[in-house]
Amino acid sequence: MTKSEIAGILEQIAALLELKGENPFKVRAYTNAARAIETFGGNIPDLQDEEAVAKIPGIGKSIALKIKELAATGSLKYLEDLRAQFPEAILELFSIPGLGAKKIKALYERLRVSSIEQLHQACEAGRVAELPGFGETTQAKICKAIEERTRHAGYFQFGEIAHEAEALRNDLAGHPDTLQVDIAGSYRRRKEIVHDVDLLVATKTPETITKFFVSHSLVGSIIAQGPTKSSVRLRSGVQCDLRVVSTAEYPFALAYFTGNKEHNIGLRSRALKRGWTLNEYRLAPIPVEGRGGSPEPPAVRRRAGRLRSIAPTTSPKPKKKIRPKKIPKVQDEAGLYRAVDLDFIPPELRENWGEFEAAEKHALPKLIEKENLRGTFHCHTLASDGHNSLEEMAEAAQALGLEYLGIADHSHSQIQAHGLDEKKLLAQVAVIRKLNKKFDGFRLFAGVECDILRDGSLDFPDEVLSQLDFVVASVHSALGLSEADMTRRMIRAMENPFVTMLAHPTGRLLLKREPYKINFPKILDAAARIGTWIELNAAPKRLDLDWRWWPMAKQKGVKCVINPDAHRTERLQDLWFGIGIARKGWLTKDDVMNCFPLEKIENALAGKRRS
DNA sequence: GCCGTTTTCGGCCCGACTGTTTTCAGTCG
Repeated sequence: MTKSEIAGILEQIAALLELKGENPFKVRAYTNAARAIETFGGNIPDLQDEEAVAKIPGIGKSIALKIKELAATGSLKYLEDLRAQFPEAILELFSIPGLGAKKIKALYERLRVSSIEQLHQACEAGRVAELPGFGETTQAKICKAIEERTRHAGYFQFGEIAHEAEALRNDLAGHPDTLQVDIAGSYRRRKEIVHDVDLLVATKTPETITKFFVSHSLVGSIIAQGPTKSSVRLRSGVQCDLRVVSTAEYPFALAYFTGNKEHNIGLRSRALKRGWTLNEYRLAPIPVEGRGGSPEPPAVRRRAGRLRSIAPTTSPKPKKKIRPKKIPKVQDEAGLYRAVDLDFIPPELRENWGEFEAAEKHALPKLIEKENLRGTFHCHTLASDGHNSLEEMAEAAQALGLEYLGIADHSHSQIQAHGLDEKKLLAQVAVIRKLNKKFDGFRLFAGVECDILRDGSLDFPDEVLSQLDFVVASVHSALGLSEADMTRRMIRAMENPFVTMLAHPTGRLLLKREPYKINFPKILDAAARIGTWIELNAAPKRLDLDWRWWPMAKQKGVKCVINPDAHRTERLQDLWFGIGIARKGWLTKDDVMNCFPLEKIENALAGKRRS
């Protein structure tokens, strides 16, 4: 059972507990545990070792025992008992915006609604509006949300929405009343999948900016509009939120709307330890309780009352006061991190994935930048399923400032992609050698994207592969092998001395196809032993290898190569997406082979074959 | 259910917006 499967089960438990009306903090504990296990960077060698699992922050003894049961038996009695209390499909109702546990519970208990289909029927019959706490507007919104849901799932590949997001940013930046603007949220963190676009603007005239935003030509409908926050659905289906703040508030808001939830909690708790509270507007001293004779919050009063009734002679133990440190002036995000004694944490790393510990010890890596890339590999041409010629691809690469480009058309098994046979491949090599004589300070490398066959052998014999400058090996067929067979297959391919790099190593297609079943740590061990480079495929539908694996790859000494897998000249620009993911994976320019300048990469390619 | 510079009990991030109700609960991020 994988970490993400376990996380999914913990989330189900949280949702069911919420439906039951359990203690909200217990619900949160399961949600937190799900996040904790999913994002835990380290190896969990044995999920049945409950003591080791309970050491993961956010997972305690009780949940560790449940994980142990899951790992050992594949099922969990606690979950089965919970599930038995509700109909099977009820959890899908959580995917309707505007519906949370309370409303779902009411729908189920009052109307016996337990699926999206039933909910749609109830809305159309007008029964939802009659429930207490619901109304005509809510009913219409639910109905609309269900219809929208069938059009798009609400999640988008980063590359799908980048163009619109940047267009909105640029248009807001061009408004005379805009003082500062950024795209925050998961977009700024360069998550491979985004749910919405979060825009942040600093201005003195919030109303003007909000009006300008909600009436933008890309906007399809307005979801919410208030003085500082508005939400719209773009015509493409993406939800887009705008927050408007003052210049003084901007750095706090930018940090707040960029970090993921756990990162933000981490930042706030660091502020609390210094005697301050942190929100999206400012750092402020923790308010003093009972100031000016004002009463304590009701919850506190109730607890104090109970305590007194048990032990009338003793007053409640006073909280230990933190002497607040002087609050430094914060003018930008770096200033905010400095205030809580951290180095500046780049947006891509704000996932609560070890960045606090590193920033505290001044041990954050200097992340790779777009400008560090000197060339790239794995591009297609008209010879197989690309749309541009060798010359056009070379020209486009030079226009981007690259010093080299590796051509890797498909091998002959890829019939649907017009894979090259031996003769066509060697003819292409000859053309490339000839073209190279014309270039000054630029080189095309002759390669192939060679299919890894079912048994791990390659689609061309060694005598053909040996005539190339590099070989990209990849799996395109027999995707359903068992984990052991797929792992063995890929390692066998990597062991071929002419294979330079392993392309799109998990084969995932974002939002469409899961990764192959594969033991990735074993692949990384093999790559480190053999010296195979692992591709970070920058095509937005892949972004494979996933960023979550790169810290482990790096630790094992595996080298990365960022490739666009471009099938036309424009797609060379996808390298930009690859850089975002590499940064998210904590990689520096020293970890990425195609940051080598031309001469050094020539040596590296030759050296790989000699080894 | 988790956690501990508030340390084995008591707190757990917090503010914006909506809709329904008329002062606030629910949802979201």
